[in-house]
Amino acid sequence: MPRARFERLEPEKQARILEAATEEFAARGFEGASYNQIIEKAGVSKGAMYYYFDDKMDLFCTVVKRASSHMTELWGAALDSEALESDFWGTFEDIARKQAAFAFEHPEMMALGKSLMELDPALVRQGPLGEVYALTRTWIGRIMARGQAAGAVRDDIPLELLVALLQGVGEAFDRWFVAHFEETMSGDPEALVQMTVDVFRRIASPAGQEVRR
Amino acid sequence: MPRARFERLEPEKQARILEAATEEFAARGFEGASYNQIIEKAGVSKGAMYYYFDDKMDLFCTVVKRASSHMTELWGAALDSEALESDFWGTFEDIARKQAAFAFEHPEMMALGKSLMELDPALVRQGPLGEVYALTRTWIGRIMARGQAAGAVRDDIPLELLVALLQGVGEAFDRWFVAHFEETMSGDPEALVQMTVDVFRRIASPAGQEVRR
Amino acid sequence: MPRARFERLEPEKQARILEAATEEFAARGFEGASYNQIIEKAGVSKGAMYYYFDDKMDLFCTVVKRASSHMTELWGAALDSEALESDFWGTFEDIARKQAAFAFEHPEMMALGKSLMELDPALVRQGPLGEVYALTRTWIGRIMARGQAAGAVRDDIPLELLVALLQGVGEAFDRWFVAHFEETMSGDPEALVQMTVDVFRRIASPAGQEVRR
Amino acid sequence: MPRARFERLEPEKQARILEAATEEFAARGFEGASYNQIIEKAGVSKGAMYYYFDDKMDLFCTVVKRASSHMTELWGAALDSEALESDFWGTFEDIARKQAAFAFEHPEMMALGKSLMELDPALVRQGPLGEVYALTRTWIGRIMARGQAAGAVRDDIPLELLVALLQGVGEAFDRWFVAHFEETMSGDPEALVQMTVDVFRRIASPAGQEVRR
DNA sequence: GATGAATGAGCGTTCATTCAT
DNA sequence: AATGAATGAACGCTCATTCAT
Repeated sequence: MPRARFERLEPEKQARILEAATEEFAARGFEGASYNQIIEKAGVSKGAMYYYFDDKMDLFCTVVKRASSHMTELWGAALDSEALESDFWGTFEDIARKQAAFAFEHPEMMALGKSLMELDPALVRQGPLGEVYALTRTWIGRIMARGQAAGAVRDDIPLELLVALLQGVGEAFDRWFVAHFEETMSGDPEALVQMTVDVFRRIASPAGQEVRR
Repeated sequence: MPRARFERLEPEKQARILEAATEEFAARGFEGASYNQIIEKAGVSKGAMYYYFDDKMDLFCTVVKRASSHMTELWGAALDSEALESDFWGTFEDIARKQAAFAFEHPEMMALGKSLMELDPALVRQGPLGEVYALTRTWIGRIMARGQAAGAVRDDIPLELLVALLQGVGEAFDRWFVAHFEETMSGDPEALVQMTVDVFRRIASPAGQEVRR
Repeated sequence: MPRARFERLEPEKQARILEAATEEFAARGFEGASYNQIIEKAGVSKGAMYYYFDDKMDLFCTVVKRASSHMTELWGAALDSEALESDFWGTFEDIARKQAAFAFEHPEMMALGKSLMELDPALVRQGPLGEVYALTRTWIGRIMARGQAAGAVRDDIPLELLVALLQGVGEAFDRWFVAHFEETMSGDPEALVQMTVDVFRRIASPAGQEVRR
Repeated sequence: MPRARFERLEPEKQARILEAATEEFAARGFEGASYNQIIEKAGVSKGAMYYYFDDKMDLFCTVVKRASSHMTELWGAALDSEALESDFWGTFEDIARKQAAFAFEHPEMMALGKSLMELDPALVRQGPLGEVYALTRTWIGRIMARGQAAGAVRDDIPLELLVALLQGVGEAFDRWFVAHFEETMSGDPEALVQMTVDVFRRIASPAGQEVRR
């Protein structure tokens, strides 16, 4: 809930602030990030910052929300497509490919997502971040729900748990890709996407159908 | 590398310090934890603490090492057993059952493991924590290696990546169990273990064999 | 490089801070001085101090710079005068007389200069203090260079060494004057000045001319 | 005034302690030196150290005293010689040559001497260091006194001041030599000695005789 | 609307010294 | 004669936040 004042700011200034904040939060997590340094990097006055945002957490929310809107666009299109029903995993692979490209271009966004996880989950879910958090979960959750409807995704475990598991491996992949950046980048990106989707599919396929690839 | 002096302390005092530290590190991570508060909670003087441990990181290492030694016992026995070859996934399930029981009894230990991940991986791997970190990875890695030898675990992706993925879902399960503690505890624990092992098996089974359960 | 904020402060507050710092640094040197005590003596909040200055060293620089600017005025005028050529040692004596008067009035300034010497010379020369340090050396160095041009100062040893030697005896004189303050003050100040200049002249005169006084 | 207990220690242990202390004090000065680190470097127990020495200052005194005894030997021989009367400055040059050789071999000793100067002079003079301090001054003072008797040293300024001035330039030379170590070492050491003695002579010669070299 | 001066609790760490054994 | 556990004040510095203007 950034104050309306912030929305009214010149877009360039908005961008400057949000970029500085994204960098810092991505690099050091929420607790580790220094509000002072964000302010300095953004070139804004301290008072102004507290005029635009309630506090550090409020800024964090705003930043995370903006970031998640990018995702929204990415995944949103898929949800409107009917291809999800006819060829769920094929469509999913397409999305994953785009997502992978996006992640390589915007590693800060991924880091931001990770910093979300470091916070007390209870607080995140019910606090001002809950909305964003739910959104993130929602997209992949909604896609998986569509998969369930199409019979391509298991329904023998809670959807929420399934989503959590997928996020877990997703992050593990991210970490591994980052750690093995050079081999990864010089390797075949397409192979990476397929490897990732394969693991997702293994986890999410209905019981008895894991082999059908 | 806690100083030898600490080992010589009265066990109760040792325990008091270690417990306070474990709580704090588990709750707030390494960076977030306040050494001052650990000291206060433990009821020790500041000087004494720096007499026992080099610094915050040294205390953290000690705490983590103690915690990991419990794991070592748990997993170590399995590695000595030959059952891993004859019935890999069955044996793995037994271990997982014990591990789950342990995790329910000592949730701080799990949180501690998570706090390890928050640190700069490069630093962790080569610093004083490297030993512990390697151990953790090693146990599950060594078990999976045995599984590969037995033909029960895939070898088409790097072992290190496989381990990372399993840790990822493992943590996701942990989080989910914690968040749904009440439903979980009152539910059938055995079902949970089976669910977990199933996902592990889905991920780690050789290609073309995912169905064989 | 004190932050601009400090310059904007009410002069009285500026003075209070600078005085407290000067006293402390003069009395205990850079390392020995307690920033906390300076803060307390100045009656400022800790945060404020770190708002005005980057750190302890930054405050030290500021204090030293202010002090050196007094010197600059003193010696600067002499460098503009042509009397240095026509009557080098006579002019030098005039300057020394003014300098002596100043030193008696502001003994802290002398102590401050001494504290500069206690720091790692390499660090001082290239760090933020370099400018000030160079200035100090420069003034007496430039005067001596003029003396060389006028044939009143030896050029058979490096100018830098000559300056160092003069500073060495200068400080020895300072120390002695301070230690024998009472005898000194009640004695004939003029005699002191002449004694000092005589020693400077003995050291700096060209070989074979030491006697010409 | 190190306790008698220290004297009774095995010589090796005495040496180990004194060496560790000399290094630390020489490197960081009295205030800057860490008693803890000296103790650790010496491999002695903390209690033992406080059993041998009253406190940090007591150890410092002991170290300085030992160091000064080396000087004593150096200069003592000269005082017994009658050559001081017949050829004062020639004899002085011989001593200076030996002193220079010693300084190059034992730079810590020089550093130790410098650390003495950093202390509050009043405290040094009347405190337990007074004796040592006086000794140092005394040797060069006594030599100069002999020079006065022989008519080779001026008596128109207080002997104490003369000694202070000579120490001042001596230290300036030291500093300069250290800073220009490479040029200095590869240069002609004999020339350095003569340069130094020349400056001493310029300062100390009786008025009207400075030229006689 | 917006500024930036000011706060003070808190951080991890080092220190010389004491004292029961 | 010797140990080493224990102390707690002090260190330089960062922090998110407030508020008079």
